[in-house]
Amino acid sequence: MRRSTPLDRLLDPALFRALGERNRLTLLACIAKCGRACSVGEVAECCSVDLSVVSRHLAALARAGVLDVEKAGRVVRYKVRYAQLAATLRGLADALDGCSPGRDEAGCDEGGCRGCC
Amino acid sequence: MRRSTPLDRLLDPALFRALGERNRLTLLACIAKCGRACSVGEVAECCSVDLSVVSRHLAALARAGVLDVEKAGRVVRYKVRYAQLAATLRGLADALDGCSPGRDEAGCDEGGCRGCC
DNA sequence: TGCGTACTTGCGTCATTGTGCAAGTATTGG
DNA sequence: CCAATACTTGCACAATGACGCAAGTACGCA
Repeated sequence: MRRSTPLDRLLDPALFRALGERNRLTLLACIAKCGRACSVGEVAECCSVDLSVVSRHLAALARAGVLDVEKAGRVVRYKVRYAQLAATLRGLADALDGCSPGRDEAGCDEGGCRGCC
Repeated sequence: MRRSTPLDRLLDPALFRALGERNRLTLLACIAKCGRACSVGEVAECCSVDLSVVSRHLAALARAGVLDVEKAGRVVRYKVRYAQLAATLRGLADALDGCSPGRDEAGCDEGGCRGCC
């Protein structure tokens, strides 16, 4: 049994699922471009869905580690975890390059994928 | 109306939705670690689902631009588009860093997100 | 030409998820 | 203390998607 590679560690379905919905991406882009923490009501103007839906989307993005939440009184503000997200994406890019052929490190046995997965 | 930023261009729901499923990620990791083009039957041994499911997953990943497909006789081989995928991920990381505060470029109006989204 | 291999596609099923509405909770201001 | 603001949560519903099975297609080989 082969130990888990950086690639396996970074390929998290939950993260991508969180990013795999148009309205969620719109909300994320909105907050990202604001460059500051945004309240739920504020960011809700980005997309034309019910406020409750926005609330759920933002909570989902926070659960996935994409956003940070901070509560101040009755206002809930979400902000992008720029550093973490960027690091994850770059780490993934690096892991992929590390697998790329040319700088061969020999993939799996030629006989099929029996060895490598 | 604000023109579309690199961030908007790179935040593609279709790509993330393709990556947002465990079996698809397993298949992707398998092919990536092999470092070569893998046939459908080969890579099907990675996860315990029907071959038809694997076929559909690989086709979906190809549609999302993650894999390249090449047919040789009756064998269909998929390989990872390392360069494109890594470039997309790094571009996204860069776009995020570009939005990050500190190196302020002034987000949107303080009044809310009316201006920026 | 017929058979086996290597997928792909159609179809039905079941689970998940995105959505709006309505009701609930928490906090602030008068 | 009451009302308004700012969310959150429960619920029902529709749409999507993952899955297995069975049938279909495409290709190579004897």
